[in-house]
Amino acid sequence: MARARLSDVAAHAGVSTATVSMVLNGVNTTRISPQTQQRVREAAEAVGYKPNSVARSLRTQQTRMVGLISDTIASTPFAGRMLAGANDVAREQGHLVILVDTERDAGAERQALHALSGQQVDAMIYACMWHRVVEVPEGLPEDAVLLDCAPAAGGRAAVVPDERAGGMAAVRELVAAGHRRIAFLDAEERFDLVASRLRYEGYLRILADAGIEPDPALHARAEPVASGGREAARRLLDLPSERRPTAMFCFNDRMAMGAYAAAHHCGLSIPRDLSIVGYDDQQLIAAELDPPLTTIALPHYEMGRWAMEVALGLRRADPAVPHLMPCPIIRRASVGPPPVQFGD
Amino acid sequence: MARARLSDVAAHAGVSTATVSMVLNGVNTTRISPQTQQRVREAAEAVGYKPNSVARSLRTQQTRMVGLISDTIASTPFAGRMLAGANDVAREQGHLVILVDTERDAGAERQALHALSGQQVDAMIYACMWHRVVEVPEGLPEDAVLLDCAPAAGGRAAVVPDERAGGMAAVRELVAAGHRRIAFLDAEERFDLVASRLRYEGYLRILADAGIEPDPALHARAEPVASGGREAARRLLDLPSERRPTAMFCFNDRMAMGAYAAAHHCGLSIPRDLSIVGYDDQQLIAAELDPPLTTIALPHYEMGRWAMEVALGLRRADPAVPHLMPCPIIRRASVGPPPVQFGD
DNA sequence: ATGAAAGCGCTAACAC
DNA sequence: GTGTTAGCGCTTTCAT
Repeated sequence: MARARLSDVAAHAGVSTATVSMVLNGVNTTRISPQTQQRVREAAEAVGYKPNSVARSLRTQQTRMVGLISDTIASTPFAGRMLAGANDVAREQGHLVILVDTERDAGAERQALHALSGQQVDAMIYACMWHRVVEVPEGLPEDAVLLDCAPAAGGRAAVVPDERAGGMAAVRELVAAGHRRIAFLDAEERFDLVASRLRYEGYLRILADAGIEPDPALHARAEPVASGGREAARRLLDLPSERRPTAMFCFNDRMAMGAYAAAHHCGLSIPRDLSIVGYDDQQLIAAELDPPLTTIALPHYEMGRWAMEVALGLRRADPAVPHLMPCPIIRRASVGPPPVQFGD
Repeated sequence: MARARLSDVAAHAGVSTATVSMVLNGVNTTRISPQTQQRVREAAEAVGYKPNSVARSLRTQQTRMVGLISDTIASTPFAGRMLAGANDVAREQGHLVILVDTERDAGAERQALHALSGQQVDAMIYACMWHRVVEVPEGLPEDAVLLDCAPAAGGRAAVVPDERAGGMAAVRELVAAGHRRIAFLDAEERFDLVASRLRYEGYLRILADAGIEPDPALHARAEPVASGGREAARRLLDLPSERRPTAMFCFNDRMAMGAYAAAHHCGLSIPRDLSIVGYDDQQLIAAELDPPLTTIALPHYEMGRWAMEVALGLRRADPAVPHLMPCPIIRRASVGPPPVQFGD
């Protein structure tokens, strides 16, 4: 049996399609008699009417769909939270999201833009799976919003994590616990991570506020993975005891995981002998380390929501400067006071 | 300036819309003179014509969109790989995917189904974020395909990981290395995981094949997280040496991570003193443990592809029984021969 | 080899 | 209060 159309409902109720359309959409509803409305509703129910959004979209020129172009859904476990945030507000607003993954390929990007604009999406979001500065693809609509990336040229609504404040929060936590020799296990420069620069700024800023002279030896760089963290931490732990850090702020949770390993290797206990703060609040990891890791959360869900809210016009954004989303500290059990030492 | 329509191209080229439609779609192209075709193409280019898929969909009754309903995108880092697989084949076929996240809520599920069917999607996929047996939501089209879940009532195209074979591969690896006392660090029964039952079957099967009598004491259960793995492993390692396992197959990589911790705690080195195999090949983790973890990969990407392929009719599926996707073993460095002991 | 015209299913301006 | 009607932009049959 073919799907029931508006005209079928109209026939069944003995009214015109216009009337049916109005009552079913609750439009101009005051001017239609209650009996008729009732009859229409019953008829719709009876024939099992479901509106055809394609036809409606063609007529109204709006599809209630938003396109979400992302560079790579697959490569990071964080992606999901961003999608979830975006999806939730879309649903709250009765919108659907079309997801396109371009895998960072310019051709695919062009094609995606084409497909989405052909699909007449009402709004568009361009998302990166980690904080980047991007050359906005040609053809991206003026009012598209950037998610987890900032436009190289500026002039676009965008949201990124407030990495600097996150770095500050991490180091502030350590300073508050009484630490003075605080290392930063950073990503190597060749990775060219904007997060790295910003978190480092936050680190320096809090040291300065606390009147602590930064020790260049405590700014260790490595590949931002567990093994890198392990090696960097090992080097730091090999320092003569008066220069050895009592706390480490790690660029990410994976490096922190490596730092845990190095500490254990040296027979150090966390947080008794060494305090550690990570970054990312990586799912299924940070909370499961032993002891559970104190870390700074990346606000992926919130950024996803924010982007969708401005995309749908629920919120205004200043296109001059990316919106900075706070990165909350997640306190667990890897921070304690520094160990008591001679000379303290 | 308003978007150019087909009629604009027609006017510009001095032909009818029918002609334009045909040449632009490459249909009946033999019956149109090359000059006209050329003229049409130039006109389209000149006015910047882009087809309106909504209008086309209304006319052709197919949208080239497929709906993907999932229970929760956010809660697992594995989701992305499934989406990526599905997305890739969709794109190869010129389709777009509409993503709806229902968060396991029946109301949201109904609403999603409604929205997608209203949107006239050409196909539908119902995905779970971990292997489950599900009650298929009412109203899910007959030809929807299930991804990472099996229908309680059967009779639907579905794809799930071949957990049993995965368990077999894991244990076979250990047996091949010479182990005889192989523990299984399993999830507790209260979690009611189908993967747990199946992997255990695989474990028993290989033990039997190898003529090893299963020792019930070596089937340890705990919460399937790092701390659970740590405790279970600790218990096992406390066994008298002649009953203590020389190898552990862990329900997942998180438990394996806990087992690593327990081993280190006992001064055991992996794989010299203890071999470990995990499950999941969890991104950003399995490869970063020290030593890198040998594990069984969950074929999320491949399942995503498979589901989309049958959804789009590129492949036939037997609705009588879920398709079992192989879980390949990923060999890294956590398996070695058992330690030499007196009596061996 | 090309054009005219009829819809796809819906909404909304206007008429009565 | 309710109906008529003209499209939204496209594809496709049927004429010519």
